Amino acid sequence: MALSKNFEHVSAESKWYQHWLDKQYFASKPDGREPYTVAIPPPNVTGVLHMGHCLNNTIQDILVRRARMQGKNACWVPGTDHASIATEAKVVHMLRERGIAKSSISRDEFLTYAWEWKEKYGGIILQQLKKMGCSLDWDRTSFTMDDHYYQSVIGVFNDLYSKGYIYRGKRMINWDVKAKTALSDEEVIFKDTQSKLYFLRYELADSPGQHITIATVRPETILGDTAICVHPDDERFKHLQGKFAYVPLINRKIPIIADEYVSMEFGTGALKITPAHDMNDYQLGQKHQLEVIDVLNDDGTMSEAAQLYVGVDRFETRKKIVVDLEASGNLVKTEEYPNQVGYSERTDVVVEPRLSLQWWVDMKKISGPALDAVVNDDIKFHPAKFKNLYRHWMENIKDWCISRQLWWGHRIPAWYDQQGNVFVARNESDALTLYRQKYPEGKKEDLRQDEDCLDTWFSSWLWPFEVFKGYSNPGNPDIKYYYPTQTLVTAPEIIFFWVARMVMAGFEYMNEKPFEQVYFTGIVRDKQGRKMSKSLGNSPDLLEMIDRFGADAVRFGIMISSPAGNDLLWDESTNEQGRNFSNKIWNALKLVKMWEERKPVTTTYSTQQAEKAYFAIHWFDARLRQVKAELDQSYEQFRLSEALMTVYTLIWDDFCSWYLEWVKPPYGEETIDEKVLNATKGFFDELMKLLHPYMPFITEEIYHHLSARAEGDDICIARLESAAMQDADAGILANGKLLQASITGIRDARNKAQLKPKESIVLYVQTEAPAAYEVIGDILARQVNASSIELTDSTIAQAIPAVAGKETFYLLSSTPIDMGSQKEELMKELEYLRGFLLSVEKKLGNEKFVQNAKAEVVDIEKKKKADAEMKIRMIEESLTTLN
RNA sequence: GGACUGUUAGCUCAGUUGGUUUAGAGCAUUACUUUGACAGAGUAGGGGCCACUGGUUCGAGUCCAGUACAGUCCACCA
Repeated sequence: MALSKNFEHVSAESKWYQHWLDKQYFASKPDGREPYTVAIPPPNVTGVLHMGHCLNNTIQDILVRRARMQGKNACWVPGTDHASIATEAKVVHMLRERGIAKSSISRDEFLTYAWEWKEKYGGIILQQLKKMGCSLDWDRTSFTMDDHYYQSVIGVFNDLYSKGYIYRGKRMINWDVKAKTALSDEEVIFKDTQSKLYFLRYELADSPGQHITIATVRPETILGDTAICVHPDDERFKHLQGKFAYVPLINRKIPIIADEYVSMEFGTGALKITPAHDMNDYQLGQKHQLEVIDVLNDDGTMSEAAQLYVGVDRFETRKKIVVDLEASGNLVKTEEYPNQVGYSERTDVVVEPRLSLQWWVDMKKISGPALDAVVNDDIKFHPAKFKNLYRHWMENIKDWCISRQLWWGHRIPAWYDQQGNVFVARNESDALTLYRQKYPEGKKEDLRQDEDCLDTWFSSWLWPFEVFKGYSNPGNPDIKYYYPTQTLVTAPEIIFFWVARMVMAGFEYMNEKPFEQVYFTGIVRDKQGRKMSKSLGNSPDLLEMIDRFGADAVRFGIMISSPAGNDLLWDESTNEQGRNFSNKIWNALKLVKMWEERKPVTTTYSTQQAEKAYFAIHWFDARLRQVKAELDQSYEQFRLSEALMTVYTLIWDDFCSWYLEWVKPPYGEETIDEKVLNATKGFFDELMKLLHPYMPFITEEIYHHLSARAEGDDICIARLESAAMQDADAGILANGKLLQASITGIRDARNKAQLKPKESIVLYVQTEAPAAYEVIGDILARQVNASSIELTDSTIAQAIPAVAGKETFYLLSSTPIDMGSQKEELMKELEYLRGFLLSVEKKLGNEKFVQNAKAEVVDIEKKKKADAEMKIRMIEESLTTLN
C-alpha cells in the first residue's frame, strides 16, 4: 500500500466523522457504566462558529473523548439557545431590509418570520461543530424553545411566583432604546468615555438675579428636574435650604433640599435631581417624595413632558440645549470630564435608566444553597480564583429583572383583567379559571396576556436538567442517570449570567448541583491582546482555516496556546505547528509501514542479551508509563495544554527522534526483527490513543493504517488503559537519559571537530557506571558512528575529548583533525565548573548553612562539590591530550 | 474608587510546601546537514541581574511589605 506524501485531512475528516455517526459512537443510553455527562453551553441559535466556540468545544470534546476511551458512558448534549434579544434583532433587521417594520405587523406574524429564520439558520452552528470533530450525541439535540422546554420555563415561572419569589414592580431599570427593552444589570457594559461636565445656573425664586449653580453631564435631563440637593452641612448653601429655584428655559419652580448623599467636594456641591433618569436621583426622589417627570420616550427621543425638543433624539437634544442655555446665560462653563457610561451588551447603544414596571426574581430566596456549594467546593471551580468572584456576587446579589419587551422568547404567563388584577398561570384556560374564582361571570375576552417575554437566561438556567427533561418529566431514567453532569466548560464572562443561575436552579428544582466542576476557559485574543470581535475584524474564518489546515491542526493550534486559566493570545501560525505535527506523525507511519515490507525475523535471546538487544523497547515502554502518569495529573488539574505538550514531545522527541532512530534497521538490511516491529506498532497505537482526544481524525486514520482492524475496532472507542510505573523503570529511564546525553555530547564534539558523519570513530568512555554501557553501548555506537566502544581509565592521546554529564568520551579518528575549537569548548566548560565549584564551596564554608540546613541538603551540596571536582579533574586531563 | 490576578529568553508560558547543579519548555532565531520516513525535516547552538526597591532567612524566581506597569471583575460622585 502506497501512502500519500502528506496526511490528506480533507477526505479523512469527513470520512471518519461519518463513520463515527454511522456506528453511533456518540449516542449514549443509560447503562451500568459510570456516566460522564457534559451539557454544551448552547450557542445562539442563529450564531456562527467563532474562536471562542472553537476553544470551548475543543476542550469539551477532549474531556468527553478521553472519558469515553476510559470506558465511561460519555454523553455530550448539543443544543442551541433562542437568544431572545440577539435573534429578535436579526429578524427585525431582516424585515427592515425587506421593507417591513416590526410595528406594522402582529405578534403572530412576527413570530412566523422568526421561526422561519430559525429554521433556515438555526442548524448552521451545529453543522460547524461536526466539522470540528465534536463527539456530541446528536439524538439529544435540544433547543430552549422546544415544547417541553417551553413548558418547563413557564412552569418554573409559575412555581416561583406561587412561592412568592417572583413579583412585579415599578423600578429603575436599564433601558435599551434601540431594542426597546429592559436589560438586567449584567447586560450593561460600562465604557470609559470622555464626557463634558456642564455648569448650569438656576435662578433663585425669591432673589431674582441670584443663582445656584449645579454641574451635570446630561443637560438635556434638566427638563425633568424636580429638585436641587445640597449637603446639609454645606455652609455655602445653608441659607438656600428650603428655598426654590427655576429650571432654566422652562422656568419650573423646584425646591432646594438637603441630603447627605451629596458630596460637597464634587462639582459645585449642588446636585440637580432628576428622579426619572438616574438611579440615585430616583432613590433621593423617593426619600423626599419628589415629583417624577419622565422626559424621554422609549426610543430615546424627548417626550411631551419635556416641553421642549419633543421628538428630538436625546443626544441631538443635548447639543441643542447647550446652545440654548448659553444663549440664555445659564451656562457658566464646561469642563472635560472622563467618566463611565453604560452601553447595552447586545445593541451597543447608551443605556437609559428608566422607571418602568417589570417582573423580578427575588434572588436572595434561592441563592443560599448555590453559594454554599461553591464555597464548600461541592462544585469545584477551575481556576479556583473565580470562587471569590462568585461568592462576592452571590453575597451581594440583587433582584433579577426577567421581563424583556420582546416577542421572540417565552411569553410571560401572566394575564391581566380590566380591573388591573394579575393572574399567573400555566396557560390561558388556567388563568381564566383563576379569574372566574374572583369574577364568576368573567369572560375569556376580559383577559389580556402580558406582552413581554422572559430574559433568555431565565430559560437557559434550566439547561443542565431540562435537556434530560428533568423538570418536565421528573424522575425519568435519563435524568436519574446523567444528572448531575460532570463538567461545565464555559467562559468567565457568563459566570453571573449563567453559571450562578444554573446552580440556583439546580438546587431549587433537582435538589442537587447541576455539575461537579466548572472549567472556565480564557478569552481568545489576537496577537496584540485584543479581544476577538466582529467589529474589529480580527476574528478569523474558522471554517476556512479548517479547510486549509485540517480540524486536527486547528484544534492543536488553539489548545497548544491555551494555558490553563489564562487568556490566550492566539495566532494563526499555531495552525501550521499543528499541521507540521500531523505531517510528522504521518511520516513516522510511513517509516513503520516500510519496515513492515521487510522479511520478519524471530530472534530468541537470553534474558541478558534481550536487555541489550531490546533496550529501546524497554526504554520506550517505561517512558510511556511515566508519561501516562504525568497525563493523569495534568488532566486532573485541567492543564490541557500542558497535557498536549507532553504528548507532543513524547511523539516528536521520544518516539520519532530517539526511539525510531534507535530501532531503525541499518540501511540495506532486508529483514526486520519481528519483536521490534510489533512493539513499535503497539507503541504507535498507544501514542495515537493518547493523542486522540486532541486530534481525533488523524489518529483514527493512523490507527487503521497501522493494523488491519476488525469491524468496530476504532480508536474513537478504544480503551485507554492507565499505567503505573514499575520498579525497573527508574533504572531504564536513567540509562535512557545517559544514552541521550552521550549521543548529544558526542555528536556535538564531532560537529565541532568537523568530522563528517560518514567518518567512523573508535569511542573511548571514561565512566563511573561502566555497566550501563553493556546495555546502551550498541545503540550509542550506531548513533555516533563508532566502530567500537572501549572503556578506559585514562585519557587517550590524539583523540577528541567530549564531556557529557559525568562521562568523558574520547573520539579517536583516523583522519587528522583540528583540535582548536574543541579546546576552546573545554576551556569554557572548565570555567563554568570552576565558578560553580566556588559557589558550592562558599555555601559549604558557611557555618550557618551547615548548622541550619537539613542534612540531606548539605549532603547534596557535598555531592555537588565532589562531582564538580571530579569533572574539573577530567577536563584538565583531557586538555593535556590536546596540547 | 474597591477587589482579585499577573509581571521569568524575541513571543507564549512552566517552575508544585524556599535548598539535586549558575532557572526550563514550545515557537521564533543562528550555524551546519540535502537522494533512504519527514526541508512543512535533521543535528547542534545562542539567547534571561526571574518588573523595581526593601525585608525575613544560612539560603528567595519561590515568603513578606512597598513601588511601577498590565489585565479582569465589582461599584458609579451628578
